[in-house]
Amino acid sequence: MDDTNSLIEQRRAKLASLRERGIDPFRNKFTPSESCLEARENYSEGREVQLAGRITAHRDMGKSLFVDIRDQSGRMQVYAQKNALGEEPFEIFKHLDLADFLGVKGTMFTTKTGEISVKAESFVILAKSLRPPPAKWHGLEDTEIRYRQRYLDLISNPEVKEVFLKRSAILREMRGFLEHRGYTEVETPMMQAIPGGAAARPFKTHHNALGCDFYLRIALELPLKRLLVGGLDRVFEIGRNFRNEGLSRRHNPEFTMLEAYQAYGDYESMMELVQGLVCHLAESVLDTLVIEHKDTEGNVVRTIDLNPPWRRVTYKNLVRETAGADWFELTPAQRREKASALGAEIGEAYEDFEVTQAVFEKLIEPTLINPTFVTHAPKQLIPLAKLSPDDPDCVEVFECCINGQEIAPGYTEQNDPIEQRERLEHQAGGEQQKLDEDFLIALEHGMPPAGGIGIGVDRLCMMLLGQESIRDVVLFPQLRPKT
RNA sequence: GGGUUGGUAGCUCAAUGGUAGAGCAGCGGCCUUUUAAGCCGUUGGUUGCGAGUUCGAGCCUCGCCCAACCCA
Repeated sequence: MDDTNSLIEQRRAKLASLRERGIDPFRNKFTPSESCLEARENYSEGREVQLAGRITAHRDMGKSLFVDIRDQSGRMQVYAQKNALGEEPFEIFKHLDLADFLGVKGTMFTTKTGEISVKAESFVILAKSLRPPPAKWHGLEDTEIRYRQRYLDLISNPEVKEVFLKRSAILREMRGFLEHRGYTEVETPMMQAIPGGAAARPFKTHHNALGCDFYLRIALELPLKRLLVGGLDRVFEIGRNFRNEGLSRRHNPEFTMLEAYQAYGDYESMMELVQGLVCHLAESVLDTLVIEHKDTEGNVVRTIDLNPPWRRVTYKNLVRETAGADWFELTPAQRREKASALGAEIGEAYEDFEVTQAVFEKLIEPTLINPTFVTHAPKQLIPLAKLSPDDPDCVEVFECCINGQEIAPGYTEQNDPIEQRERLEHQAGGEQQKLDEDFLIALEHGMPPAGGIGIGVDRLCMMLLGQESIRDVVLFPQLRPKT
């Protein structure tokens, strides 16, 4: 990237030439009277405007020329005439490059072909671009450049910009929805002495002044529950989690979670919350409850119908649908054999519940395209939830699956400190995982019964925005640093 | 970690083991309502990096780097 080529040399020469004429093409300030879109919407012949934007096209007619400038709102055509600007300014205008930032003052008019345009009376070069832009109309295809230099992607591919503007809208509506329901947004530490709330490998860092190691958080859960103890009855946090694991189409080492906790709620109230939230997001941002995913040719490959009410089915019943009504009556050895026969890969060391979970993850979850609340998971899977009164093997939880992925787990949260300690100690097992004693002490002070949810915001955005890779909903996805 | 595919001009892509090309962009010229403007001319390459085979390698072989996809 520190390379050079003739195109860059030419632009540097133009910069030098401007400086020789006493022009500084990097201005401190220029105040547009309005955006390009506002100018277009408030068009009247002869109205004077002052606009700014990046030059995205250049059509030279000899003694006059057109350029397109673009700001975030849209595009505006600028018309420059030699006898309107004067000989030397016109010569300078003529040598502007694609991607330069231009400020222009002029009057609005409509061309013969009916396009609203600005006839330039004067102009200012706001920022000279010293490198050529990637493409005029092809767009930028190279995934490596798109991800490493996202700004070029955003300039070249309007649909990419649209995705990220919608992601921003999703986050905004998410906050609005929760605040409207009485939830308070909080911020809790990303650096934790003991990373808890999930089973994942953490990133480690070191604090010099304190002389100790910290871990980047792998979940938001435990600090938020402390706030329930502290009397904040409805809290949520939207923040980054960090997991030191593999990268894939669905995994980025840092990813965004929403977690929300409601005192006096349970897993059922949280199902209502998830359903209401996701429907609100789809309606307010996309204006529809039916999401279509398309391939690169534009063919619809998948349709997700978010219309409520969403299906609710217990984990066991769902497993029986795929693995046989007698699945839970088989012996563990029979289950292992049948799971392999069905096509799930079963590790040597898998415990019995993991065999069933492998069937769920490999054979069932990918088929759950329309929203499905899978309730009552086996208790071994989830140590932070309350046991179900109906089935002591299960916990009062749901996993909301949409688009073949887990999007949102929700629990009736465990608030019995004795029970919680046993479950965590059992989970820690031989791994010598440290218990978060302060969390357990907090529970001993008393936590109200509560429901909680977590939503993987990136995966939610993938589902809502029709993107097949997490890298296409994260502005700066993690790549190996280029040497 | 394993497999597959790919990396050629600023961008998008070509090129039987035999002189590295096109379109666009760029540069120069003509053109005062164009819009993928048009017309004429023209510059631009360490073919990801490094070895090897060969009279000759973008192409074949080996190693490495980066990316995408699939698998673990």
